[in-house]
Amino acid sequence: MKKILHIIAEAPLFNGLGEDQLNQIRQIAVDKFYDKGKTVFLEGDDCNGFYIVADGRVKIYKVSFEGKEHIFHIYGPGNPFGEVPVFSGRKFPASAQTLLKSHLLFFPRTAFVGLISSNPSLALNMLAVLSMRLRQFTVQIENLSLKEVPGRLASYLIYLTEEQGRSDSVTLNISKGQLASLLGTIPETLSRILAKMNQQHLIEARGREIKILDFSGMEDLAEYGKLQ
Amino acid sequence: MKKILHIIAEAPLFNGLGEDQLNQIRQIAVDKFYDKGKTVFLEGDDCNGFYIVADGRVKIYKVSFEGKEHIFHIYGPGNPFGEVPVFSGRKFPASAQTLLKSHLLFFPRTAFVGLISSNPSLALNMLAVLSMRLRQFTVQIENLSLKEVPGRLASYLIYLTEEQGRSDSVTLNISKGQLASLLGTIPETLSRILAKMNQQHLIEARGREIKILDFSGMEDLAEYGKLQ
DNA sequence: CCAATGCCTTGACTTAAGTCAAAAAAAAAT
DNA sequence: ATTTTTTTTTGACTTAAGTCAAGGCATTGG
Repeated sequence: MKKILHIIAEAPLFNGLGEDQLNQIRQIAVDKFYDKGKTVFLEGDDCNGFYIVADGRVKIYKVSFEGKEHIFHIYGPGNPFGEVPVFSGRKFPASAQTLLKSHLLFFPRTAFVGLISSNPSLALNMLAVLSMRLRQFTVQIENLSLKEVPGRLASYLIYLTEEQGRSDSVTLNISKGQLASLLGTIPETLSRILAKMNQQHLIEARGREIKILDFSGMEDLAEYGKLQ
Repeated sequence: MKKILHIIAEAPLFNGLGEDQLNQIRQIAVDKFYDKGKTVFLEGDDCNGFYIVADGRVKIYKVSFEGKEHIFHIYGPGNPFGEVPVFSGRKFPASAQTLLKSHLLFFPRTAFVGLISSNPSLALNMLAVLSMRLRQFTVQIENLSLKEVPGRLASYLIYLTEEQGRSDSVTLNISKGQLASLLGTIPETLSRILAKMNQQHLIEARGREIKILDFSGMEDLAEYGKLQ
């Protein structure tokens, strides 16, 4: 377990803040530990604060009436989640569950709002974080409404290469079933599309290891393409 | 043309601020006038500030590679737009165009950021606005990924009854083609679904006037239903 | 080593929604 | 009022992706 202060200092949300401010933030942070598969909060729960992942992994998801689950996001170390209702003053719009044994930092709402009020640079950081998140949402909406599943998958794989800093291969850090949900589809469809991409020598998938054979082909697909 | 100060005071973004603060905000607001169908900014443009609609209507949209347009939002008087890159410090993620002759207030970025830094309550308001917007995006993503077109249409019509404060009828304030785009579909599909809803006596559509005959039926549809 | 469980893939089929084309209706312009 | 243009609707067809069901593969535990 890393030192709390260290985790806080590393989080993008608190980037560029001075030592005093970081210490103040540390004062109000509460450690929470969860086993794998535990619920952090459920859609509709009252929001008393937000979280930052110190260690582990958390999924944000919604379940439709028929029981179909859609994963909105998967957050890892350094990422905040559940911040939205802190400021809009309502209930959580989605549920959160750990995918791994996780260590979370909890920031109680009133204390954090107080901190922001007396701390313009923290407020600006928070605004930047929310704005960035809005930008991601824009991309997600664009993908869902403008692209078909192969395009969304290609986008995601390209995004993963960037995130993992590798040029021609990626390792999925979630199951394919979860990936399907994240892309707004079902495991069967994802499986078929991966098989097709293999056939056309765009990728070479072996379990969770995916080698990208034709990067520019994948970029085309991500931008406007269909799989023949 | 309404007085600028009045428009500012009415905007949710500046809700609850004192007179001094409102005056400060007024100082930095710049009037801009646009005819119908004019571009306010394009996706990828550098962001020097954000806008509030004083009068008229603006659509936020993206165009896919094949030229398919998807409308993300339509904003009317009092709504801010283009605030995201002000804080994330990048370019506009989508384009904006007027749907009507419009009067916009422009808030230059640096001046506004300065105002926020010295104004905790303005910062909190801005955080609330962005949070609310994130919540709307969550709903939109949920709709796109979990619901079919009839469900999305039902949701939208219910939302409109609330917005227009009428219990059993709504007036579309955009063309059906634009509505289709807003729902992530095409005019033909929308037309067919409206026809089906008519057949089943859920609604009675006459041009842009839509009477809701079976409100609870529509709610069912919005939540989990399919149209037979 | 083999059973058992969970995850992934494949096949056959259905269905929602998109495409293309044309007609009808409504709105705008002359 | 009557063209002209735009928007909306309808029809026939295609296609992407979902459902259901079964089988394969791999990992874990007895």
